[in-house]
Amino acid sequence: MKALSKSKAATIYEVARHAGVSIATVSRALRDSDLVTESTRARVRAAVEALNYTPNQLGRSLAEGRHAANGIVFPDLTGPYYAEVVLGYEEAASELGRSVLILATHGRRDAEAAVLDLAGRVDGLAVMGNTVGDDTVRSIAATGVPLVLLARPPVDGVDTIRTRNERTAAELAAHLLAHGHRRIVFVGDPEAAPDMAGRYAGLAKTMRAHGLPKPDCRPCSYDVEAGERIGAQLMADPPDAVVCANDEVALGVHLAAEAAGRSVPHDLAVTGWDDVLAARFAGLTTVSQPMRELGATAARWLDGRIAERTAGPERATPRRRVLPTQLVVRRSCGSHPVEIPSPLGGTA
Amino acid sequence: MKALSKSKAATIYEVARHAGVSIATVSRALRDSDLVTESTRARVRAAVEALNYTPNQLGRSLAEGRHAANGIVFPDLTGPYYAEVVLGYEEAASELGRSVLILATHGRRDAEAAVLDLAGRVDGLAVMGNTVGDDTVRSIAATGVPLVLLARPPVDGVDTIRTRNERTAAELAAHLLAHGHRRIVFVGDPEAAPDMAGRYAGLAKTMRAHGLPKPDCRPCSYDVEAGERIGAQLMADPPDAVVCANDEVALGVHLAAEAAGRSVPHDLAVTGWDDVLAARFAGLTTVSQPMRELGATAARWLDGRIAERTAGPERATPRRRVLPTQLVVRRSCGSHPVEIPSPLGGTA
DNA sequence: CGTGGAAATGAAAGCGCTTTCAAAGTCGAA
DNA sequence: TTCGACTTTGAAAGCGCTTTCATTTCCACG
Repeated sequence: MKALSKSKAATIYEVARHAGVSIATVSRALRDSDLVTESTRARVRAAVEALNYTPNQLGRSLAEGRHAANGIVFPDLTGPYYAEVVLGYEEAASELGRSVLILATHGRRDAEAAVLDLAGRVDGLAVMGNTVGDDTVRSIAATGVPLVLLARPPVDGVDTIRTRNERTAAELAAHLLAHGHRRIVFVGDPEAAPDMAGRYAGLAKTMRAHGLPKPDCRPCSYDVEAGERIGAQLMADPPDAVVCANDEVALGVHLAAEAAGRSVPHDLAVTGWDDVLAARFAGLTTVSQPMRELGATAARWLDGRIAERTAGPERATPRRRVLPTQLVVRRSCGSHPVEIPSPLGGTA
Repeated sequence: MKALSKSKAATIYEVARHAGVSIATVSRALRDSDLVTESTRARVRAAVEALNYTPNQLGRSLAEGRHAANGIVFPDLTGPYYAEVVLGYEEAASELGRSVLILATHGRRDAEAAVLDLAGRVDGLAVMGNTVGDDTVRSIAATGVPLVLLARPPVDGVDTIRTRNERTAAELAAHLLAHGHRRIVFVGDPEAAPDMAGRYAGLAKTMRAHGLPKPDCRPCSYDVEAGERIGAQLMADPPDAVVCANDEVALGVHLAAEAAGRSVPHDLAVTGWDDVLAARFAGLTTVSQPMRELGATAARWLDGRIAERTAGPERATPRRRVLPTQLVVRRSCGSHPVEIPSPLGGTA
């Protein structure tokens, strides 16, 4: 191996010199342009090999006027929800020849600034949940960077993809009422996120339709520990059913109930949302969401928007989509004709 | 490459013109240099606001000679294992002022090329598990891009972080033997990954120490379905214990056992690895790993290497670290003095 | 008023690459 | 042997930004 002047990476100039050609030729040889002779290409390849050259993508991107990268912003990655979305996004973006930059805002005080910075590094950006405010979203949209909002309240002129919450929550509520449950408590914060608001709304609506009062509401963060805490409080005067904003919380409530000597579903019903793996093993009735598809759809929409943008300046009308969700009935909501063996299994 | 001044993002030139200053001044004003008057800075800020300017990070990075971004390569993101590592990595990198590029190689035939490309987009790269071969690793290392390998066999001269496998597997094996289990089967592929090899080795070693034959080994992919399949086969002639390469597989075997009318742990013991949330609810004995810390450590090491590299060309000796893991005993490995209530709970 | 020196600003040179445009080869036909 | 018509290659102009270095401006002081 040749003596490298420094531990610095080789540039196209060194490859050119080594191969005895110009940088233009190197560039063409590496990009499979048919404008170079086979023999030249071979010489360039040899030089690349010898110098262990890897093109600096910054230079390339700057020259091409595109980052060849997309970004995705999410609050967290604990629990399968966001991870699956990110995975779907990465998979689709990657197929479209784009790298993926991630940004978790969880607990960051400078989230808005970080997102703005990210916007300057990508050709398109997906923003999930309650990570940044509408102002930031609008200001990014104004810079011309294509944007897709996921599971987040829509903003004027910006594409949005969400999952169905209200209708499936209503379905869930109807199921619980059919089990004879009347005193139902919602654990989660309708104010915190539009998804949560929709879930609560669906529940409340169905109860009202049955002449029942608006269900109690216990705001709570979305992990097992928070569920256990709220659950313990509820056990002082257990309701018929506890509808939780997500599975982690529901599993926490489940634990708290058992700890208090109450049996699920005999003494009270508990339901979640997301259908995490653990829900299956805890026999938890929940709602499954097409998370992977959510991410993949975002990546594809962005790709389309980016193409449109380079084609012309006309601003198309914003797209909206609501992906279907599905109720997954297991033991935790009450006894069913065919009981599912403990502690495993479930029905899809 | 048509220059439509319309939907194109604003550049530093337009801001400069709008503010009536040079681009150098704009740059300084935005970077909080103390070389600009307050009044000038205000004028620049106003122009930025008016034009909704966001600096193009490509230009900036190219000029600064750094990407201000790190990459991480992993096979997949299903299950909490990789997700947690990525999260820890992102968190630490983000604190150090670096963005994070992700690349999932799962199922990609052009993984090596994609990783090489990624290497040209970052200042440092973490590579997890069996994503790319040693050749690719060496060739990236040769370009001078700092590299850290995670849960992967070491390569000459490259930093590596792993989690303890063999010793904890031996501990687990001893525990199973203490329960009286003698016929033990390992579900997983020691050939597939060094982590798996370590787990099998620890198990085999302990069994040998007790005068028992080398355990049977059932190669298998690492999801619930694969576990169910292998589990169903095993139920024809159930062993005393099934040691699984990870929790998903163990949960699958668990399901298969129940489906075949066998009870865990009464008829057979089952153990996993990773301590996923579902393991807690299935009462699965498993091993917990510091995944978050694995990722965070990688990010910090890379930051250090990047700093060293810009400081001087001297090549430091590669670092190695093995992070501790912990046996988590629950019901699934056999009856314990204090039985844990079903179907929840566990001991940490 | 004039001056030296500090403070603020501008001009311009890159950073590593792609791509246009022009120049230099190459080859077959006249 | 000479001439076009191609085919290959090279020179150079950016892409958007940072930063050095030179220049201008502004004051305090003589």
